[in-house]
Amino acid sequence: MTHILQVFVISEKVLVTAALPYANGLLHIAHVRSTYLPADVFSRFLKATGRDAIYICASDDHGTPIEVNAAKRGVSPEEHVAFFRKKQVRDFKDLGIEFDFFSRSSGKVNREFSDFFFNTLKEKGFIEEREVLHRFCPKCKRFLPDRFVKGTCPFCGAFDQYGDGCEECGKIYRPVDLLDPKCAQCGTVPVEKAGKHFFFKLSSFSGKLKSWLESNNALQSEVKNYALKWIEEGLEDWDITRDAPYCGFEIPGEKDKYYYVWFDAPIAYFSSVAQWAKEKGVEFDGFVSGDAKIYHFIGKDILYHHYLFWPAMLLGVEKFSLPFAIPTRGHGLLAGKKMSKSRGSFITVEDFLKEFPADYLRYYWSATTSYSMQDGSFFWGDFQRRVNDDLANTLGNFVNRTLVFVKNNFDSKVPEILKPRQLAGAEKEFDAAISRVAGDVFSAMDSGDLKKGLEVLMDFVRECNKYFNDSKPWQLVKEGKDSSASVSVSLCAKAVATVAVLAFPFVPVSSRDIWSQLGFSSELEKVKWGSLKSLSVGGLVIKNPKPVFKKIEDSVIKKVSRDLGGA
RNA sequence: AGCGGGGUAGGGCAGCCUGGAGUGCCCGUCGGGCUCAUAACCCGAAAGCCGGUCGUUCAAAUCGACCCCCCGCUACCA
Repeated sequence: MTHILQVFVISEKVLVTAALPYANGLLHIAHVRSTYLPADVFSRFLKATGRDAIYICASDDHGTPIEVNAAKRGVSPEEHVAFFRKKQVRDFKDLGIEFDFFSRSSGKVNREFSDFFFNTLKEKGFIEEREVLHRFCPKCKRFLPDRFVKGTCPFCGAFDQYGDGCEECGKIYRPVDLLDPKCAQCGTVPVEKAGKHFFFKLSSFSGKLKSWLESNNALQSEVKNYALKWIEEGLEDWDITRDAPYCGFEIPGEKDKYYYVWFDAPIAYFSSVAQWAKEKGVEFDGFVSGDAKIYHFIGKDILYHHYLFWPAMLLGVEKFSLPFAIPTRGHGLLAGKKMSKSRGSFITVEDFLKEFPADYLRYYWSATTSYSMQDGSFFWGDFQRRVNDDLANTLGNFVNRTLVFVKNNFDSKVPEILKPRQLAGAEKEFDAAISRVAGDVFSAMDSGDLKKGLEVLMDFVRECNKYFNDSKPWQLVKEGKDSSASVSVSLCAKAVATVAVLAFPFVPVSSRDIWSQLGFSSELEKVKWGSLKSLSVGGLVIKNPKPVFKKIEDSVIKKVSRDLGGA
């Protein structure tokens, strides 16, 4: 059976989301690797294969760090969020990350959705009030969550540890357990103060979560095991309340009580869809309930929220579909080390794109990021190698040698292509390979293995180069066998068109370049993979061919790795 | 400490679930071919005790046990 046939009959609605970027800093290239790029590649793939897919995201505007950092900068949380959100939106655009809608978690619609979730869960008895003891700084007039209190580790006695865990012995504890506590901001000794908090009864969903995880085969098994382990150890109910001052939505009917940021953040996936649907004038329900296929792309750091908390909320509300898959990828490292500001190993998207085209980064991460929780490094040398060898020498050169050949020997006009039954030998084989490749790439990518899909595509391009070499059209032309040469060249041109279409999800800008150099005036993104078989290249007029990918010089790598880090 | 992931030619990886000659990919090295093309492309060769030990099996990179090393995670830090 050929998968490509299925492409015609797939008409399902698919919602693709990417983890909400926290509006508290600049995007760096590791963020791109685990979440935004794979989700973008996948949604482009879905659209190109006939699915009714949308790619939705939003800025995450809430939480303590935003409130605190805004105060540090002397601006309001709203201004702080707007500042970073704007930069992130620009970075996404420059990277070719094309959301159908990019909302904000602090928006009006998300507030309505959050209240709906809260009220529904409360009515159903899944949210209850409890008195809890927290440390309160009388000078700052605020409750001190985890990182806001410092003191001595109750286990090993290490000094100057944060409230959430000890960096010396690795033990985890609550802020109230910390000995000799002090406010991390002002050094004042905090007092213990009781307050009313709302708890989401996560523990009561253990059974349902377990069976959902176990029965859902689209979830990665490695991540599933991870989540199941947590259930086995016993889920704790989840404190979804934060006290003022807090940057978030105030809980209805309460004073100075806010939803914890992780309560309203995932809800923004759906509220954003609602906004998109309203703007487009289409139905909202189809993408979030019933048979909708929902994919949440995330980095491994937030898998608890997406494999446990969020599904439990959905199970409680009983209105929406549970995620179909939650593609979870590992983190991007810089030459084996965590990207972190303090260590100076932190490459922002902005800085990166000043030096290189977005497609270079898109290709590099796509080619090196497996569908797993495995971390992966960015190496400058490897990056250069991938760009120069894979993109320029293998892909770019195949395109270029084909187009230049048409220009020089066929008056820039692609010869008419023969029907498969008119072909024989190597030509017939190559034609079959061209017909086969879309299905092969499709199979890999449809299962979520984007890296494999790209590998299959690159293998095909190598096969193209081999065919070009073996069929020696330049020799045929010299011998006056123009018609034989035209058969080879027309097949290569068809291969180029096929590659442009299949590479589009990965390197959209470059693919468009190839497409237009080939002489197409149509829009590449409208071409469905299922229609590749009937794609006609004969008669196309080649525009002035020029290399699609420029190679990166050693000196540039040297300079950039020194300036941006990771040398 | 527990849990998760990893340890496969000089480097980077796939293969492992569903055992079948180390099967394979990219780069590097060495040799050859080609000259259409971005000094690109193609072919060939050298190079691995598949982290270690023990087991199961006719057969183990693949399954099981134990051990060693690396990385990560451990809920109110997105």
